[in-house]
Amino acid sequence: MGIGDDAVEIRAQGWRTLAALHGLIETALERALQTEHDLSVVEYTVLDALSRQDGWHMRMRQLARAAALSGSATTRLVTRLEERGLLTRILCADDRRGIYTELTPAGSELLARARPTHDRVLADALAEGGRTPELAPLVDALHRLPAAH
Amino acid sequence: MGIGDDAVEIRAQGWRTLAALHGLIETALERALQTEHDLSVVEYTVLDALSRQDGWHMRMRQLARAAALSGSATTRLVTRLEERGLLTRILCADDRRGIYTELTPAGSELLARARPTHDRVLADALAEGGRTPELAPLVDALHRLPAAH
DNA sequence: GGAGACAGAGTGCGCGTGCAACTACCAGCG
DNA sequence: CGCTGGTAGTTGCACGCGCACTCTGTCTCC
Repeated sequence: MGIGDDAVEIRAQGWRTLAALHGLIETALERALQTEHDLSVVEYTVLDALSRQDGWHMRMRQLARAAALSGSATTRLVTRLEERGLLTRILCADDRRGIYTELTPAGSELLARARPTHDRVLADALAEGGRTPELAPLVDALHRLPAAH
Repeated sequence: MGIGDDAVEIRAQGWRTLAALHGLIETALERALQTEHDLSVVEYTVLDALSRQDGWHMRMRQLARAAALSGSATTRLVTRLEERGLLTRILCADDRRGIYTELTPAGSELLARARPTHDRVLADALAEGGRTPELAPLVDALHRLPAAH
């Protein structure tokens, strides 16, 4: 085995670790958010992304990338949330192809209620990951990540 | 904002980064494996996990955890792969509830053909992640992960 | 100013997934 | 022995997703 093969194996191992930790966290969040606030993880992610824009709008396309979703999925996701009164579509005046989305007060409120659940479950899931030998190094690295303000 | 709130925000940020990188890699792998070998990422993961057992069997339950899948999804995934002749179900003698799965020669062969694609695309996706400012630190950390042999 | 290329958003469709309910099976205990 | 609690795997069902396609609107170039 040459040095190149080692690099390949390290990448594969890293990817498996990443996927495992991702699955662990996502499953935990999914269950908690679903039962306590009737929200899926992507739905929470979208609401959170919108709130992070702080009063500003977001186009569908940006939302799609923020949630790692396809265009079609984003359309339907926004439709669902709109029907629940959590956000509104706003037609863009200068580019009439574009559609902005904005959080409604009800949306902000639900997000505020869900955030503690999200943060608590995330902390728990990371702690559990930290207790799993093959996941612990990655969890550690995650905590040391430079916080981009 | 206290120090506790900072920790919460760092965790949330880390999770978003993790999810973003995961999505980037998974999408790239999905497309490449699908078009070149008619395999989904989970299917590849299962074949890879089985090959990694090197001649030994794996129970459905273990497979489910290895692929971060539910029990029902694992059943159907194994069924699909079995119908394609890539693996076989083996009834367990000592515990008649259990079912072992094993790679067929055709399965090993397909895996061997798909592995170069997988490794190449993974390397590319990581490289692209490394070029994205908010993802770069995590990609870096991934490379420095202790290789558990 | 009209034609073509392109981007943003929506729709039809097939498919894989999780949850809940179910069956088959093992282990312990009265 | 039968009974109970718990585990392994399978099936019915509803739902969200990606892909391919369409539609509308914008930009560019001649």
